[in-house]
Amino acid sequence: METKARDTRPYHHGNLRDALLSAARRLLESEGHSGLSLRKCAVAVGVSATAPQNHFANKAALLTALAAQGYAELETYMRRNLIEAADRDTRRETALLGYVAFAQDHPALYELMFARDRVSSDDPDLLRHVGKCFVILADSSKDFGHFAGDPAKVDAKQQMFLWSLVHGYAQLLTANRFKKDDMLEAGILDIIPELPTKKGL
Amino acid sequence: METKARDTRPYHHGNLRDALLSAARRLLESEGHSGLSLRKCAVAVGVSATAPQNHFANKAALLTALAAQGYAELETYMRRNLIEAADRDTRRETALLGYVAFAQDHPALYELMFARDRVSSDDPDLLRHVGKCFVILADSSKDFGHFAGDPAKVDAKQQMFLWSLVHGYAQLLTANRFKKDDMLEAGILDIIPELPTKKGL
DNA sequence: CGCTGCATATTTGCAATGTACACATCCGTA
DNA sequence: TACGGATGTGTACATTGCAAATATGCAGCG
Repeated sequence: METKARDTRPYHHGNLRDALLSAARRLLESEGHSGLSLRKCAVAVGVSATAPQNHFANKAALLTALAAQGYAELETYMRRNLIEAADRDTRRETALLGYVAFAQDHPALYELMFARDRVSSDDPDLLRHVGKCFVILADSSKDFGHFAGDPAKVDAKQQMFLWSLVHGYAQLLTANRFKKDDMLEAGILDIIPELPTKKGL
Repeated sequence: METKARDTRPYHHGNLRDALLSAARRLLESEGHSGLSLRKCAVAVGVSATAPQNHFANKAALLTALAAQGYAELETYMRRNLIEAADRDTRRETALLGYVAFAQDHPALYELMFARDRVSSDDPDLLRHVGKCFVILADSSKDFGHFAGDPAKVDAKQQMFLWSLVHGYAQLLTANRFKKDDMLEAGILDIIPELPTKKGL
């Protein structure tokens, strides 16, 4: 029942990098961040303890790859149920619900994706995946909320507003910081106040 | 220049628990989370490697105490410049600015305060300090934003809205996820849209 | 076909770390 | 003064990340 090895368990695994990532992902979700070690991944895959070194320079590199994979999956969640032709309000709601669903389904991975100390946040591959998620949020935030100040900077403010709100909600939710009963019922869409669309309040 | 030991460096430190917390805090801020170990704390304070065990059951207990201290400090930041008699809008702005300033001044500690895997989030002392911060946010969020649905649940929604927004902003800011130039100029107050105060939009 | 080079794995080794355990020291108190 | 609990020390051990030397097998080339 080897993943996709030849047939007699050859000396060379064949696709060790991906296998290690999968094992790491399973360990992260089952035992949490503290239960994830390179050696456990190696054992899970059936290779020696130091074999991962050939595919990841260090543990941070593996975690970074894991985080990048997380952003890719986050994008999938946001695009799930998404109908491109729908009006922007509907697309935004779809994306936000997907965003929160991802954080709830994969809390440990979501935390890793924003952990400054564990991932090298300037990794090109990571940034590419982050960018693809941001594109969706940028579309979702267009024309969402009226902001004072320089009109040229409204887009940035709308993006920051929406991303901050949904990220904060997702993390406080998964970190179990919403204690009151009323809070446990309120979804991301419920905590967005009514916003004026035109300048006049 | 011993902190407040007797005078001849006695066998018993005198206030080892607090000294360890201080050392841990310094290590966290100077070397980040990965550079913080119980043994380094012990060495920094000048006791044996296993002395901390008498004051903290395990590393998680020390980190939890550190996080609780963080929330206490966050409260201080939010109350800084606060004038109780001022109108609520002013108090809210003061609290939000303090909140973000804390996250910027102590990014590693702030991250720890929301790390599910490293702190035991049901610790009574921790929850007490979290609660004191929440009181300020609850006051700040009162009458802030109009929400559809059950009027009895508006308070909870306002609290969740404000906390999610400021927490998300603080973490995305310190995680360096705001890349565009326009974003680096926008403070927490700038990304809050204009909100209608009365039901009619 | 045989040789060689390179990517990939293994083995060995080491220092740092968290933690368990036995023992030492000090202080308050009966 | 004797004792017991709180607080420190020393030792020991398993786990972990990582470095370095070595082994293996495949692919290309003579």
